[in-house]
Amino acid sequence: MQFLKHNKMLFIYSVALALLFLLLKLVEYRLLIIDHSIEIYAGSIAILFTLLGIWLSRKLFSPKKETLVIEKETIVEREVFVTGQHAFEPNKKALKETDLSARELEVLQLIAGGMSNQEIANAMYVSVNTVKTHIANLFYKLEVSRRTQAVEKAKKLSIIP
Amino acid sequence: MQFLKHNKMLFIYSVALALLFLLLKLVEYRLLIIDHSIEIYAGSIAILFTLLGIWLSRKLFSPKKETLVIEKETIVEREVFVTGQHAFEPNKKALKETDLSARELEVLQLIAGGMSNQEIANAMYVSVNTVKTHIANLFYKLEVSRRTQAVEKAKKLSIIP
DNA sequence: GAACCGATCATACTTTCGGGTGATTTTTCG
DNA sequence: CGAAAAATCACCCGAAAGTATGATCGGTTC
Repeated sequence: MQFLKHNKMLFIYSVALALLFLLLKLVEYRLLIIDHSIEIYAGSIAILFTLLGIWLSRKLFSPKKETLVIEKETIVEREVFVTGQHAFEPNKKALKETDLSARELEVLQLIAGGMSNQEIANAMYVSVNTVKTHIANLFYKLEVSRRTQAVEKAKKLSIIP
Repeated sequence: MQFLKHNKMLFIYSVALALLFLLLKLVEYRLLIIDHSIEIYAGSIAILFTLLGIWLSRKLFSPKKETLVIEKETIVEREVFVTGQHAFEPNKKALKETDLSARELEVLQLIAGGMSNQEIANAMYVSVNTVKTHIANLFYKLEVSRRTQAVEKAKKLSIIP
């Protein structure tokens, strides 16, 4: 009985199928009297089961509406209105917790500015390799693996504007 | 002939159906020799057309699977001295000016969520190549060349939260 | 019914990122 | 001072991102 409990849907489908076959049986005997009506019979079955297939498919696969979870911070207020005008002050507590170094923070800000590694290197007068190292460390500290994620997280933590 | 041109898919389905019937005809003659095998015949048709129905259904209805984006709140401490939190409303004017399509906007949002092209492709049930195309178009429309820049610009234009 | 657009996918190629490892030089601080 | 932390750079490799081009298909529009 445990089976039925956990497979209610399957059970229903099976019963429905069985009923359909029964119905077909009846139709069959009725049609067998008339000779050469097998085509009609086959056609009926075909249409019926095509519809069944469609129904089944929709019933079974339609809830495939993948719920993709995206973490989104709702608190963040964008200072688009001129009235507020307060400058951004970083969340120092969060900043300290991330343990980012000054250089790493700098790189992070430039990443958020949409710059490439090469551009960041030029802007900071260091080599691309150095930039990469900073980025790798910064990723580790922010527990991310992509620059877009890093920017997202940093903004969420109010480390950057 | 015009009909065929504009209903190619329907035509293909019809032809496929016709072919199936033909095949069934062959099977029929083969099975009619053996008496009382009508049940097997009917069963075959049933299974075949159930599958056809499933296939049809998936072919016709599946592409419209929406990716439901759920907002998951994560509490972040922050000194907020702003009037109150207001829900994000996109700048429709800016959005219209950028001329982004629905799909492109979708991709843009997922990019902002820190997802990779592959992840976006999976979430949207399309190939990575398609995602790349969308991204390329979106970059052109936003006049950027990197995803971080795209996110930056989109946020600045209040196209995305 | 032609013309156009959006969505989809492909192939091929280049560039950029990111991971891993190791090394040297400053700076900082107990 | 001397150890620890930060900053600097290099090299390699594979994966991801981005560019360019072209094709099909379906729907809209005039």
